[in-house]
Amino acid sequence: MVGMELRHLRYFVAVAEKLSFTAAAEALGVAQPPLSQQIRDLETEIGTCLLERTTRRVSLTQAGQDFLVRAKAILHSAQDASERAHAIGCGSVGVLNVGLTGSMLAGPLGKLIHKFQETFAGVDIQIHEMSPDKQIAALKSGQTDISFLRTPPQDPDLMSELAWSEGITVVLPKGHGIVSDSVTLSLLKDEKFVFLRLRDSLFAKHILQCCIGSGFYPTISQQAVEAASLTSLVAAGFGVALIPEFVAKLAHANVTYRPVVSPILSADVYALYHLRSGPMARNFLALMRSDAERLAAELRLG
Amino acid sequence: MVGMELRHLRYFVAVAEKLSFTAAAEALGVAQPPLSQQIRDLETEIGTCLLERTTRRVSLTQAGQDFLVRAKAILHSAQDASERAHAIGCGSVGVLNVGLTGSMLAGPLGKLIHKFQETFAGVDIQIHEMSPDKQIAALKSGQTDISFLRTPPQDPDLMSELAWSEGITVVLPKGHGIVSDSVTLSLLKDEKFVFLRLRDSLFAKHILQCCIGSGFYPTISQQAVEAASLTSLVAAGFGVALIPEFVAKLAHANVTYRPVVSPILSADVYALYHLRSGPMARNFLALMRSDAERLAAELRLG
DNA sequence: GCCATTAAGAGCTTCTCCGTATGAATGGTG
DNA sequence: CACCATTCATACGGAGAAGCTCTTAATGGC
Repeated sequence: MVGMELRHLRYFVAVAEKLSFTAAAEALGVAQPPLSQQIRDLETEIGTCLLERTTRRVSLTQAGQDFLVRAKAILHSAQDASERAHAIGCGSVGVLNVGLTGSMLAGPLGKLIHKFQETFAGVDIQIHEMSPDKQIAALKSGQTDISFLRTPPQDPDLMSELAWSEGITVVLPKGHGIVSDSVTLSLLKDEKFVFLRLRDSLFAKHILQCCIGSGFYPTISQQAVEAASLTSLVAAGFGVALIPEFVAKLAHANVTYRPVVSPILSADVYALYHLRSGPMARNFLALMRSDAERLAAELRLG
Repeated sequence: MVGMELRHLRYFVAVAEKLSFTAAAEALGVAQPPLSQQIRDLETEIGTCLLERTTRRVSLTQAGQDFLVRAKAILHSAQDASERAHAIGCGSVGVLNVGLTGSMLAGPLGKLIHKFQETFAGVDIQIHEMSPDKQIAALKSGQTDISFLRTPPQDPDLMSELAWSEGITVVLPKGHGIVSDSVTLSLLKDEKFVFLRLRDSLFAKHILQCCIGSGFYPTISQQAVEAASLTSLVAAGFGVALIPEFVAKLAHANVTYRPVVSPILSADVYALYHLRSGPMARNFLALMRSDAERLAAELRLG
C-alpha cells in the first residue's frame, strides 16, 4: 500500500456511521466486497484494527472511535479547502485592495464599489488613499490590485483602461464678474489660478497643458495637495480653479461653479491594474464595463 | 473525476513548495508527465487554477496560496490521525481505568502501576476505588478496563487471571498471650474475631471457610467495611483479625503481626478484565505476567 | 540565433479498484 | 434442533486510472 487516500476515509466514515458494511456500501454506491477490501487496506496502512466485526455486528474499536472523529474533520477540511480555493479562483472571496487619491471617491467610484460589494459579498474591499506615484508602486509590488488615476503611466507591467470621463468645471469665488452660465477657457486667461501641486499631480499638468493649448500660461497663485482644498482656496479669494466635474459635487457656500464649454475639456479617469492581477480585479473591471452605460448616462446629466 | 484524493494534495504541495514540476516529480519519485496530469486533474476537480505556469517559471495563484496552506494542514492531520490511531491500537495512548478496593494498593499493585506508567508514558491511569460488586458492574459496563479482586466472579463476559498470592497474617492486640513467632489457625479458635462485612467481602467469606476448615466457627465480635479498619479495631481491643499479608505492611503501634503457618493460607488476588478489553488492559496484563517473577521473589521475602 | 531547460501531449504498460460469484459464520425462527 | 436469512470475507476477472517513455512546444540565457 502506497498511502492513505481520502477514499479510505470516506469509506471508513460511512461504515463507522452505519455500523454496517452492506448499508455503507449501498450509501456509497459501491459493492460490499471492495468496501471490505478498502477498509482492510486502511487498517493495514494504519497498523491497527479500527472495526470489530463479526458476521452479525460491526463496532468501533477505541482506535476506530478516535479515528472516526479525525477522519470526518479531514474530509470536512478537504471539502472546505476545495470550495474556498474555487471561491478565490472565481474572485468571490478575498480582499481587494483599491488604490486611489482622496478626491476620487466623489465621482462614480463610490457607487461602483457599493455595487461590487453587493454582488460579491465575500470580498472585503480595502481602500488605500495615496498619491499617484505611490499608487503605481503599490500596484507593481502587489500591495494593491487596482488603482484609479487621471493619467495612466507608461509601464509594460500595468494595464490601463478608461474608467469614466468627466467634464471640467471652473470654480469662481462668489460675486465674481463672470455671470454667464458657461465659460470658455480663454476667458480665464487673466485670472489667478489655484492648482494642485504640479510636482505631484498629473491632473494639474494636464490642466496646465490645456491652458497652454488655449493660448495662455496660467498665473498660479497657490498650489494645494488635496483636490478638495482647491474649492476652499477659491472661496478664500486666491483666484479661480479648474476641477473635475464630480469634485464640484462637493458644494461650497462661497463659490459658484460653471461648466467649461470651450474647448471641450475632459478629465479622464483610468482604472489601472497589473498584468497578472487576480480574479477579483477582473471582476471589478467587468462590473465597471457593464456599468459603463449607467456612468455615461450620469455623465450626460451632469 | 470522481473526487479529490490525498495523492493530489501530496503532489500539489510538492510542486508548490519546489515551484517546479520536474524537481517535485523527482522528490516524489514519479515522472514529470503524470505529475502534471494529476495537478491538472486537481485543478479541474476544484474548478480553478492553482498554479500559473510558463515553460520557465511556476508560481502560485491566490487560490493556490490559500489551498497550499490548507492542503499541508490536511496532510498533517491525516498523518497525525493515522499515528494516533496506531498508538491507541497499540495501547500506548489513552486512559486506562483501573478498579480496585482501597486496601489493594498496599500490595505489589502500586509498583506495577508505577512501572506501567514508565513503560507507557502516553497512558493516563485512572484509579477507581469501589466495592467488589461495583467493580464487576463497572467492568461489564465498560467504565473500567481492569479490576483487582480477591475472589473472581462467575461471569461469561469476564476473564480472570491470578495476579499474585499473599500469605495471611494474624493481627494481635499488643500484649496478647500468644508470643510465638508464628501461629496456626486452630490456635485461634477461642479468640474473638474482627471480620470484614461478610455480606460484601468475598475475602471475608474465604477466611470464614478457612476457619471452618480448621475445625472451628469463629466468634465474630465486629464487622468492618475497609480492610485498613481491621487493624485499628484489633488495636481497640475487639479481638484478633486475619488479614492479607500486604495489608499488614501498614504498621500500627498497638498491634503485633504473626504469620499463619498452618494451614498454609493464601489470599489470592485476581486481575479481572472484560472479554473485549482494549489493548491497554492487555498491555497491563502482559506487564503483570512478565513481572510475576519479581512479585514471587517479593512474596518469598515476605 | 542557438542551446538548454521546462512543462505538456501521445501512446503504451501496469496496477488497482470495483463488480460478480461464492464461502463462512452467526442469530433468529419454526 | 435444524433450517434459513443475513452479513462479512475471499477469489477472480475486467475496466479504468495512474504511471513511464518518448516527443513536442515554448522560453530564457549565452
